[in-house]
Order: sequence, then C-alpha cells, then structure tokens
Amino acid sequence: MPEATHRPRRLARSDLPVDTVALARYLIGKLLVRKTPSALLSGRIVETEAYPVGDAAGHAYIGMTPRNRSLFLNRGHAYVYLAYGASYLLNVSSETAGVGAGVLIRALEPLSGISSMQRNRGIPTVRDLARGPGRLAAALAIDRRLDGIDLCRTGPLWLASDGWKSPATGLSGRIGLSREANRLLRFYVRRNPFVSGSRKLNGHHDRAKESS
DNA sequence: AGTGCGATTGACT
DNA sequence: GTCAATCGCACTA
Repeated sequence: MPEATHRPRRLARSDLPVDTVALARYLIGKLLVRKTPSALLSGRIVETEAYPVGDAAGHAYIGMTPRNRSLFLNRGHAYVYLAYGASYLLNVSSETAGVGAGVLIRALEPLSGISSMQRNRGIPTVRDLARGPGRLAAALAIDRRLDGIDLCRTGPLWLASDGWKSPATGLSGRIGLSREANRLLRFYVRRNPFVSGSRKLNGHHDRAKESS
C-alpha cells in the first residue's frame, strides 16, 4: 500500500521536467492545493493528459490568442478556460516561455477540504467530487480569474508533493477529442476509483499499457 | 455582426 | 450506451 513519505512541500519550477509529456507523467501522484479566504482544499492528481508542441488537438496549435496566452508562459503556470459554456478546465503550462503547450489535470483524489468541495459541487459523493476536469475545477472553485497564475508560488493555487508514488501508472489515448485521439498521452493511476473515463481506458483489462 | 464549434457534464434509454 | 445544454472564442465578411 503506497503512502506519503513526508509532509506536503510546494514544488519549485526546477522540480518540473522541461517537456510536456514528461511533465504529464511527473504530475501523477502530486498534490494540487487551493487556498480560498475560507478554506484550504487539496487533492492528489490521479489523471493527466499531455498536449505537446505541434499537437493539432492542443489549444496552442493555432498560435497565441487572447484565450490561450497562458499556455505560452514558462512551465508551471495555470491555463484555465471555459469548455462547452459550462465547465472550467485547468492546465499546467509545460514548456519554456514563448512555447505553447500544456498538461490538462483531469482528476483528483480529494484529500482535505472535502466538505468545501461537497458544497462547491452540490453533491455528497466523494468519489465524484473531482472525477473529471470540469468537476475538479468546480470542486476547487477554479475559474478564469486564476488563469495565468504561477503554480510554483504560494498563492490561491499551487502544486506540491508528499512523496507518494503511484504503484502503477497507466497510459492511454486522450478523452473527448475528435483529432489525435489515439495518441497515448493520457496518464492515470491504475485501479484508482477517482480516475475518470471508461473501464476499458483505465487498465481493467489485460492489454492496458503501462507508462515507463 | 454572424456563424460554428468544442480538452464536459448530467440526464436519460 | 445516447444526447442536448450552453457560451466564449476564433474566424469570416
């Protein structure tokens, strides 16, 4: 049974790999911490997707625009946008300044501030609080006001580590895309109930891929 | 100024 | 499994 090996420590930018796919893999098992005036919320990242340079499915593919400019910040900054007019999605910028790419944070295992997450989501079920990128943002009260913030600073939102290691990290195609959907750029903690997506995508069968 | 389209979710068959 | 809601944004003119 994997466990945390130390108290949560904020990640420094130098801790983050300078490569989008490597960062997506690296963020599995790390912590996302949200501080609001009234609460401290946190969860373990159990699912990510990489949107690397040159990926036609990535928002940075068309070049810098008012919406996606945060993807072009140095690695470790937040890119938050509204999807389908209803859900905010959180990405971590993943390359050097001026290069557009990111990692989508798709699911969290809630660790602290659970009652606040339940209130933010309007549901009691802990498993569903942050299982999916839009639900995750709602649970942590993340919206466009957090777009562009530095996740390697103490502020309203940051990344941390408590030394926990994923016992088995799966690799699959990305969810919800029409283009480039079969590229293996989605990482997730295998057999973790807080991961989104279908059973087939989540390694509950013999042919699931294991990330290196 | 008008058009088309999602890196989703929740409700439903 | 299917499907519609919903709206900011990029694009065309």
